[in-house]
Amino acid sequence: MLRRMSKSSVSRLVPKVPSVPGASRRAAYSASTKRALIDVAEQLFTDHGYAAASLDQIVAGAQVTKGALYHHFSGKQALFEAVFERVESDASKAVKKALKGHRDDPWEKALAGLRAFLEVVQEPRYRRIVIQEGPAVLGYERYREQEERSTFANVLDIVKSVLTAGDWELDEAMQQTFARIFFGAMSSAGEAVSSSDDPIAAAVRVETAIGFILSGFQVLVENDVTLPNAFHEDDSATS
Amino acid sequence: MLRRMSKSSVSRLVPKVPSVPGASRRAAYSASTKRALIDVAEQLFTDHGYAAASLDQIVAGAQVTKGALYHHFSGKQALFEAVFERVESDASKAVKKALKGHRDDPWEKALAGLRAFLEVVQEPRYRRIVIQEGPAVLGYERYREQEERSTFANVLDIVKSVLTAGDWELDEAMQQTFARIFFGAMSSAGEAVSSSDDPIAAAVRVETAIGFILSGFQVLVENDVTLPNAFHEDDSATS
DNA sequence: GGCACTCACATACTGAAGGTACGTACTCAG
DNA sequence: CTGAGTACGTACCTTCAGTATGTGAGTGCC
Repeated sequence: MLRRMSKSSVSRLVPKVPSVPGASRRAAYSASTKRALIDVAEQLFTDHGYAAASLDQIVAGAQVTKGALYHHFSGKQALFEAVFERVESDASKAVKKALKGHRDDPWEKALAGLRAFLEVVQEPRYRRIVIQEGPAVLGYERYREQEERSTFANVLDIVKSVLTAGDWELDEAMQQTFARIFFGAMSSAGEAVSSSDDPIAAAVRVETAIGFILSGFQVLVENDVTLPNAFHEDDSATS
Repeated sequence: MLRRMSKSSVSRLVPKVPSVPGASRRAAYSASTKRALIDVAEQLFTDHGYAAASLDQIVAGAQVTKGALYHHFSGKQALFEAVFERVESDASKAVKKALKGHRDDPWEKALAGLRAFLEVVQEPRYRRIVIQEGPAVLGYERYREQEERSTFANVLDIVKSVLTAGDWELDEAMQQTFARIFFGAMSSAGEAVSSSDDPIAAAVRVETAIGFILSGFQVLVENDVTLPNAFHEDDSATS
C-alpha cells in the first residue's frame, strides 16, 4: 500500500508545476495543492452551501486527504475565508475596472459602478459565499473587515466622489454612513436582481430607482442644500 | 429509574398551565414545553450562533430531552425557523406600532418607521438571528418569504405612502424595487449602528443621511419630476 | 368508572463530519 | 551524501444531528 502519489502527481500536480519558475519545485507543488483545495471548496460551497459541503468531499475533489487540508488551513472556516477573499477580490477588481475613466463625472462614475456591481452580484459564487453565507460563517466582525477593504472600499470611493462634487465638507464618519447606506441598498437590490425571474428587467428597475435617488441628490447638491445639522444639536422634537 | 416527570412537571410546567383555559391540560403542557424550547433556543442561537448552539444544550436548558424536541419540530432548522418567525414578528409589530398615527404625513411616517427600525435592529437577537444567520440557515428563498410578510411589508407600506404622496403612477414591481433598496439600506445602516462604538451617534448619522435622501426625493416629487422612463425603452447608450 | 388508545414525551443508539496525533516519503541545503 | 524539515497520508477520536423504540399520563368512549 505504498503507492502514495501515484495518481495525484501524474494527473493534477505535474501540469501545473511551472506556475512560479523562481520558486522550488516543492513550493510549486504546495501552492498547486492549496489552489486546488480553494478551487474545489469554492465550487462546493457555492453549490451546496458551507454546512452541506463536507471536508471529505472537498479533499476528494482536490484528490488529496485531510492531512493536506489541515496542513494548509487551520480548519474549515479558514478554508472558507480563503475562498471568500478570492471571490471578494475578484468582485472588487471587476468593479474597480468599471470605475476607470470616470474621474471627471462622479455621477456617471456612480452609475458605472452600480452596473458593474449588478453584474457581479449575479454570479452564484458571490451571492452564496459573500452575501448569503459570509456573515454567518465568518461572523459579522470578520465579514465586515473583509468587505471594508474590497467592495465597500469601492462604494466609499464612489460616494466620496459624489459628495465632494458639491464642495461639501463632510466628516469621515458621515461619509462612511452614506457609503454604508448605499452599499446595503446595492447589496439588497443586487440580491433582488439575481433572484428575480427576469434579472435583466430587474436590473433595469434597480438602475432606474437608484438613478432617481441620485437625481434627488444632485438637485440638492446643485441648489446648495446642506445637511440638516439640527439633528446633531438635540432631540427636542421627540414625539 | 422511573421518576420521569419529577423535576420538569414541578419546576417548569405547573406554573404555566393556565395559559389556555379552554384547552385540555395535555395541550397546555405541550404548548408550554414548545414555548420553553423556543425560548431557550432563541437565547442560545443569539448568544452562540446557530452552528455552535447544540440541541443537547437547548433541550437541557428547557429541561426536556431530544424526544420532546423532535416531537414538536422536524429538526434543528425547523426550530430555528420558529425562533426566526417570532423575532421577526416582534420586530414587525414594534415598527408597525410606531407607524400608527402618521396617516397624514408620509414623510414623518417614514422617519418614524426608520427610528423604530433602528431601535429594533439594535436588539442582539434581531441582529444575530434575522440579519446575520437568517439567510444562511434558512436559505435565501425561505428567508425572503419570511421577510416579505413582516418587516419588508412595513417598508413597502412606507415606500408606497411616500411614492403616492406625489400622485405617482408606479407599477408594483417598481414600488417593490424602491422598497428593496430602502430595506437593504436600512438593514445595512442598522447593522452599522448596532456594531458601532457609539450607537446613538451612529443612529443620528443614519437618520441624518436617510433624511437627506428623503429630502432629495421630496424635492423631486414636489417639482413633478418623473422617473427616467427612458431606461425602459432601449439600451442605446451603453458605453 | 373502567379501559383501550393516543399523545407527549424519555432513552438508547447510529452515522456522519470536523478535528487531531502521528507516521512517512520526498525535497533541498550543506 | 546526509540530516532536517516540509508536505502531505492514515488512523482515530469526539461531537452532534437525527432515529428507533419504549412508556406513562390524559382522554374519549362505553
